[in-house]
Amino acid sequence: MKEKYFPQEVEEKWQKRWADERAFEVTEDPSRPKFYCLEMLAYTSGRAHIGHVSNFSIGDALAWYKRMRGFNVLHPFGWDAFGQPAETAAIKDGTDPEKFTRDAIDYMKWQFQKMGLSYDWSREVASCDPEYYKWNQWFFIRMFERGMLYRKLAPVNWCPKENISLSNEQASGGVCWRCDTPVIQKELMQWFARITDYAGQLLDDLDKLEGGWAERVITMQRNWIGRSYGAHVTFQVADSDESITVFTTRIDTIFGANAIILAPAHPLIEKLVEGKPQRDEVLAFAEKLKREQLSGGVIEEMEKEGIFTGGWAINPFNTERLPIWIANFVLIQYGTGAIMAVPSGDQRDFEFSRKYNLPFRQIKLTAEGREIPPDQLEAADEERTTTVNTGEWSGLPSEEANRRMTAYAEGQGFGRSAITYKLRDWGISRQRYWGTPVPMVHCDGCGIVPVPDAQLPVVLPAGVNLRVEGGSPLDHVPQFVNVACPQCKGPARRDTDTMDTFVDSNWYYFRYCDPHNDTAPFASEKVAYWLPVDQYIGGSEHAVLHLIYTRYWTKVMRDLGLVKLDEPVARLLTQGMVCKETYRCPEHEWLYPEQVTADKTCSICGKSVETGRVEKMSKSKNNAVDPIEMIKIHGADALRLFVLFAGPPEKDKEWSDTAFDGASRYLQRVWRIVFKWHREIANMNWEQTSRAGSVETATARDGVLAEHQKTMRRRMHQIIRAITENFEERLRLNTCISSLMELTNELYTFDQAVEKNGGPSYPDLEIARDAIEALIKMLAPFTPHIAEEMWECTGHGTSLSKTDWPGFDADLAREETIEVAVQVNGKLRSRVFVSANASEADLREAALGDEKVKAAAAGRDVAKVIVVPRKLVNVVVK
RNA sequence: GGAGCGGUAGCCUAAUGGUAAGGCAGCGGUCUUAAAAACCGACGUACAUCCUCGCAGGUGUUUGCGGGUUCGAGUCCCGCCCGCUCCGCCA
Repeated sequence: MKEKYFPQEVEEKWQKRWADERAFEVTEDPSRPKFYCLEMLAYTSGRAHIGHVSNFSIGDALAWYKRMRGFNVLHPFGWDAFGQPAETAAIKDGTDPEKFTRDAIDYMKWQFQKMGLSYDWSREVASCDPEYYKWNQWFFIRMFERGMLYRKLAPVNWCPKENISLSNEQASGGVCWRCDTPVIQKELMQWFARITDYAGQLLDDLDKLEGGWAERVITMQRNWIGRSYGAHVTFQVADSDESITVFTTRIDTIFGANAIILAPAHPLIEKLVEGKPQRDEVLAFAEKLKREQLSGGVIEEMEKEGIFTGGWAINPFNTERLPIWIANFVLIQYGTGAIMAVPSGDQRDFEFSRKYNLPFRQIKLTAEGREIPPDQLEAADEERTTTVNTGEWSGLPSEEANRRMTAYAEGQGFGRSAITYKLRDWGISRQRYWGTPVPMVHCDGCGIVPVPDAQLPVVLPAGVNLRVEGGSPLDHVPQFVNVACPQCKGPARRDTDTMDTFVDSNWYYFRYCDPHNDTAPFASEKVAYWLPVDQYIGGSEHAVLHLIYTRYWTKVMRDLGLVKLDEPVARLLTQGMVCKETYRCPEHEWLYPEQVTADKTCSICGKSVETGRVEKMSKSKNNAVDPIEMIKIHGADALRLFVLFAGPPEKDKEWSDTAFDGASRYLQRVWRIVFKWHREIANMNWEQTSRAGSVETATARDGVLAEHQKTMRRRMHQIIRAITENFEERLRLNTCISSLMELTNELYTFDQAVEKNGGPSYPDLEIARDAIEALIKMLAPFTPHIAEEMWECTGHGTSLSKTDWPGFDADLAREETIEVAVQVNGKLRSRVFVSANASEADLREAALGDEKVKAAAAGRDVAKVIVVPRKLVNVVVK
């Protein structure tokens, strides 16, 4: 063992050995409990960033721990390899996307391997491999056969920069989720997955995830799926056979309706205005609103606009005539594309009615039970209170009125209760090159025909020119497009769309269970062994995208008979981001730290620099930290230790150079104390001495241990217990590391005592051995390289990965004498030392006899004494 | 507008209703020709107050602010203030 720790050479040694020994490869083993530890697959952007380090360090710590606890741990890794960067590079510099991606995988894999992660690399999967995406196509065809997929001409979100379509979810906020370009709308024929058929299940099954998933993520998904209970109500159009059905969650407010409002794209508009004098004006206005909606301006700031169609509808509850309007704030995609306007009960209707002077009527009381005259209303009151002026349903609580009025509408045949969801069907086709080809053929005679299974995969052609205008690059590849129809053998065209990359990430962790299967996506029995994922770890940005799609896909696979699961992920951890301070110069934008002078001015122009903002690391803001550069400085172990120690896994962390140095110094400190003892420990006779955690050690039987020996042993058991409980319960890895530091400090204190006594006695040796063993073992999940090296240097022949987690003994962890706080009237006045098994009466006596307590009580009567065993005594005086 | 998370000493982070813990930085010492590293030690803050001015020491208050429940509150309840994240013309 060297006197000083050199991380680079030790890390290289163990990374090579783990690889040579295939130390982390696993197979199904029904005799052992399994644990599936999964981190989200890496997107092949080209470079690892510190977020990867954080993500993988959490997962690796857990995988190590579970392995040492005897679990058969599946810890695989793979690549989300289809995507935009490859295609962007191709369009910009003519790089081959395939080569770009393979290079990115090679480079990133090298980076990740430098981190010494305990992956089973034999199960590595890349979504751009035909052997993988073949099964995307297979799933696609199975779903098509069962009517789970369909095509429709739909206004799709279109990113004008990347020339790709985006799902509604990906276009949230009106900008492309990856490049932030404002999204425009465009009509295209698209493939859709009927995820809405599963909306109810996706929502209801969230209940099963309570406890294992963060409440925040569950809430986000609930809101995203957005179920609302309401009713469809049909209004007859006056002097016509036509009718308009609206969706409302507030049928109890129908007596307050002052208009029916249609979405600009509503199909009935043309018939309504036919033959009326305002026909042309209305149609032109509707067109304008429709265009504005499609172009997707900033909706929140949009002024409400509408026009009267000249048509009237009959309120079925009171036969009142309501004008039919068209307005820009009603969306064709949601509900029925038509609403009833209730200005006193809905703020949007309120603003609209004020603008166009539509009449108001009060239909419910305020929360305080008052009735405000409509002309005095300053805003809509959306509370559910008590109805008023609503015919025979007046004076009822809103909820009850809702139920009764829905029942009445059903009875009369003009309404029925209805559930709508905010969730919409998932557009899964893209007009792009670098993705899984849609395995469909368009034949003039036979229609849309799936490619026969035997012909899968439909391989993405190589050498395609991506700098084409409009449509998909594949449209311009005749040898790909022109194909014989599988049914009639006549000339036909392949579908040239590719699949959304979220299809790839839906089921990759099922594939890990059986990655080389070439007859099925996976063997069901292997999946039955490994799934569900016991712990999934990834960024919170996927809380509603990937994590809804993959839950959906699991249910689809279940309904296809492939798996027996409802939910694929038992526990989910959404990790925080790693942030760092940014420096912004008014002239030169984002500066690197070395461009900022000591007095916080720009070294280029001398202007004052805005500092102090801690933001998510990003290349564009020049505040990113390159993991490889950090590994060169202090090694992978120190880097991993830093990101885990910086805060709880789910919280954002701030990068700090000094704390990174601190992590390295801590490891050096551990190394020094182990170095000091390693020869003695290695020379001990391992056959005759027992191991840490065993009650029956020689020292345990020895009742005459010195104080420093007892303390060391006790602290060791306490700390093992604390760390073990932390792993089992909450995964607060930062506090585990804190505990390891305490154990290290305790070893130094112990060592000093030993020095003072003139060197180690036999019990000293055994106690030091146990404590050092426990420390090394418990370091393994956090800093595996240095732990393995120290383990070897202390005389062990086998890898730590084959070694058990240290046990603890509750009896040995117990303090012999404990400090008990003594309060007088709740204020801390004194502390007394008593035996750990002192009775309540003993504690009471000790407290009342304490001089400081007597002084504080100052002769007043003792009214009550509260004794909390082992903790404190509170003397209540009057 | 809706939902969620958070505010603990210079900084970061712990604390089943029961002694506010640990780390970092900074400070003093040992070692050294010196520095670094290492090791050892003390260490939250401000105000008020006692004591002989100060120093040191003692005491009280102090977990964003204000109330409440309790023998006892960082923790539970109510009301504010501040920060962050996600969502939203969703009828």
